[in-house]
Amino acid sequence: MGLDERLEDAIHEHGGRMTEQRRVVLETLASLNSHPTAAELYEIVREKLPDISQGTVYRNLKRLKELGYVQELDYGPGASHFDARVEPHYHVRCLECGRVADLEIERRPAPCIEEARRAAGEWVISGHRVEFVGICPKCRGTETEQRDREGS
Amino acid sequence: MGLDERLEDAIHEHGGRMTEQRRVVLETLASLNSHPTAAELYEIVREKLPDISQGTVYRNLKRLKELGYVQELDYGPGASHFDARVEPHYHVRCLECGRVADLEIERRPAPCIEEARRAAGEWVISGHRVEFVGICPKCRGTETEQRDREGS
DNA sequence: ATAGATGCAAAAACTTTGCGAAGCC
DNA sequence: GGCTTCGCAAAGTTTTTGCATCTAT
Repeated sequence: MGLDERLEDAIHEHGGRMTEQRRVVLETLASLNSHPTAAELYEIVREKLPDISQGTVYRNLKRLKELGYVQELDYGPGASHFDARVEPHYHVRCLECGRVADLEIERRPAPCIEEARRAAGEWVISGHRVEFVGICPKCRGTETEQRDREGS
Repeated sequence: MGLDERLEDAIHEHGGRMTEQRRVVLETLASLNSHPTAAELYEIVREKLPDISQGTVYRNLKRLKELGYVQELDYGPGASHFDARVEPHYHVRCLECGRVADLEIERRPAPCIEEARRAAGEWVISGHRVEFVGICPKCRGTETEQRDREGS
């Protein structure tokens, strides 16, 4: 009933194999409440698997995403962030440092999706995404310090 | 009263200068209803200014964005897309090829932004973004052809 | 046994930047 | 004339990939 068994089945169904690396990548991502970039996740995973390569982390994130076990949050400049919570939920992104966090509020149904479908013509609209943006506590602190230093 | 004059004023106010390259980058972007990546825009701009460099296109897009004349749409994997329509409006993004298009529907007020602020704790929430996702007509065609070829 | 995954490293894709020359104000 | 921007090219980031080896099934 654990995540591993469901994942293992899903992997096998698509002709894939369950490797230590794949399991640890997903387990590690799932254990975080932050939403790291691939490079950040690589560093964390290396604590458990020192010899894993960046390529493997990228390949597994891609595979897990295709299987629906991970979502990619590629809003904002710089690297994509990854999230093992795949049921729709809202995020906040820091405009300053790019950090992404969950927002614990109930998700609303898609606004005006029927109107969007009508306006989209021949496009097939499958969903929508909402992202809040702002400044995270850490960067707000830094900004304040900067203002203080500059004396304005 | 044209875009150029307002832009020129805005540029000057910030100690900048109005160059041919800067004007053409913005004019070209504004003349498209597509939302090209920097590289795509570079190719189009080169028809008018064959000697312009990629660096100049990137630098100007960055500057014009800071001045609020361009918005950056960096949803999705791969390169950022740019849009000279800066008043808020909805986009659709193709999950297949990454193409971005406008959606001509009226924008709703921010959903539950007060709730988001409460849930965000110490974050300062300044806004939100909504993006519809789906499959564009071109990729839908390709998918159909593929399905036909595979006979499934 | 064998197809799929890995580690390594090189390449590709995307963006920024240093520098000397050129151009806007 | 002075300070910004330019073109060029190199470097920085982020992601993908080729290949020989290894491993889960």
